[in-house]
Amino acid sequence: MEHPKESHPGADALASIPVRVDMSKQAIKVACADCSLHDLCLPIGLSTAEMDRVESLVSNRRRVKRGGTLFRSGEKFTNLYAIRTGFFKTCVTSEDGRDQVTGFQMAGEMLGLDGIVHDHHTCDAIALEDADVCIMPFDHLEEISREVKGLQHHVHKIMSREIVRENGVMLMLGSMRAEERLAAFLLNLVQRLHARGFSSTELVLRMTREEIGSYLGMKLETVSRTFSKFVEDGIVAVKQRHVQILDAQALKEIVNPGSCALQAK
Amino acid sequence: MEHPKESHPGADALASIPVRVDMSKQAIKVACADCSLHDLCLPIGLSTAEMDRVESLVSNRRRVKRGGTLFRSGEKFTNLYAIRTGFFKTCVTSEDGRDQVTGFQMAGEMLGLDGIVHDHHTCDAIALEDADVCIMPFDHLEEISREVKGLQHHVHKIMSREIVRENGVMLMLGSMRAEERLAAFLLNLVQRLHARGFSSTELVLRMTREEIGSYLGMKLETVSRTFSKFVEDGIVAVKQRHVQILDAQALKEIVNPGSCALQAK
DNA sequence: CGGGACGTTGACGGTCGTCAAAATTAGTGG
DNA sequence: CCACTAATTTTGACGACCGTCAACGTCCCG
Repeated sequence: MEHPKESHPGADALASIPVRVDMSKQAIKVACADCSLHDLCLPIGLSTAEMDRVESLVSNRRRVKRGGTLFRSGEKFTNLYAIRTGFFKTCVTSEDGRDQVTGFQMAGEMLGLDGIVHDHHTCDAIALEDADVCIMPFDHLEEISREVKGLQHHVHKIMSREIVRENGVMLMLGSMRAEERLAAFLLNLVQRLHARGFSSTELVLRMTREEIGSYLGMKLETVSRTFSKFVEDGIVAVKQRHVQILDAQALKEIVNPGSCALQAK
Repeated sequence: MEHPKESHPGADALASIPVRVDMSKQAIKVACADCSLHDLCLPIGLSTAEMDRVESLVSNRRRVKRGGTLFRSGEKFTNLYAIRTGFFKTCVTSEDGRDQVTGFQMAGEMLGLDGIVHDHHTCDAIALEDADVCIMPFDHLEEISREVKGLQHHVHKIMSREIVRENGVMLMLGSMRAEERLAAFLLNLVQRLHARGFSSTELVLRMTREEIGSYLGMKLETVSRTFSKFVEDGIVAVKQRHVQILDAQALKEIVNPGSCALQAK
């Protein structure tokens, strides 16, 4: 009730999603100022001069096909990436081969922050659908951050947001049961999609049951069973990866038992 | 084998842990240059001029008694804190009152990064033993980061390190069983303590079984039982909160079954 | 010395993982 | 465009792991 507005629904990112396309080559010069994800992505209130500096940062883009990797654990870190279009997952792998999906990222969100500490990436970023990202050389980003105060703070916020998001995931993994996790997952996804202009009641899952399960710390069979239970209860309709939320309030009640009595009717 | 040296054993932090003590008042002027945690905490290779700028950052300190809070969720964010001495836990609380310990922090580590995104803290930081922290006003830190390149990068690394640490915790919560989690927890703790000059085979737990359980996503009874099992197996000796590791190799085998065959004899 | 917090241990049950088989869909090459 | 194979999803049966409830033991501090 007193805390910052959106609890921990992993909000958005920097991302400079340019829209002006130069057909001449693969590496495309683009303009952040015209980008449709401008609001999600850039600090507000920059002067034109500052804006020019920031644009010099996003010099080109890269396409990643579905199933392709943007970067892999162990690779040298040089760039951050802002997602223009498409959908990614990030996974870490333990020494003995255990795999864990650590997040799903969509347009306007940032990838690569893990690589800064050791100059090498510590996770894989894999496209779950054809994607297009803005490449931001990190040394260049640091340089411009030193000049443009607004950008510096923006970068700090993005990293802090990721830390807070992961805190939320830890809470989920550490203290919720299967139904609660899946309900929280669906609400979070649909909320982020809604912020990007999509429906707040329908969504298409870009990932498999197994990937959902890995993220939520449960097996794919349990994910499937939990979906079936939600369908039985009339909370959602599921056809393949297409999910329709029929009773969002019920989902919220599942996540936060007893805490949504007299609000948001 | 190919990845960065230390997998994800949550390494250390910025922290300017000054050592020269001025007895005249509670808010104490201190010198990072003389601090014993200097190496853990500051970027290396700063000029004397830069060092002076950085020192202006850590203008004073604060003591927190055992059980006291450094900050609470919902409070306004203004400072980062570097731990000089003492031991903290951070916890997040969900709307319906669920509680999750998100980390344990010791000397040389940083607290408060969660507050940057929304200008308000999103977790509680509670001292598990009497503690002493350096206060670093964040706006001041940003200002000096713009001047001192080495400090800027250092701050970015600290935030990235926290992201990578949390990735490791997610892997643990999402894919490990009780024994594996506790083994990983003990190895991580002892490794961080060792980096601070303590024994690599003995440690004193600063937290209760319940707090360990919250962090590891299990109940306090399970923590206790798992300790007992390790004792039966001769892997550790436990007397109260004093833990002695008798067979570190066995602990590693528990965490990473099958992956430590021919190394580190 | 006594009360309260913390820790240990036991018995039991529920949640979810495991194994297996079948159904449905997606992807590939002819 | 269709056939065929691989991948994904669903559902069932069973059991292990761990949570729950409860009682008892231990330590610390006033």
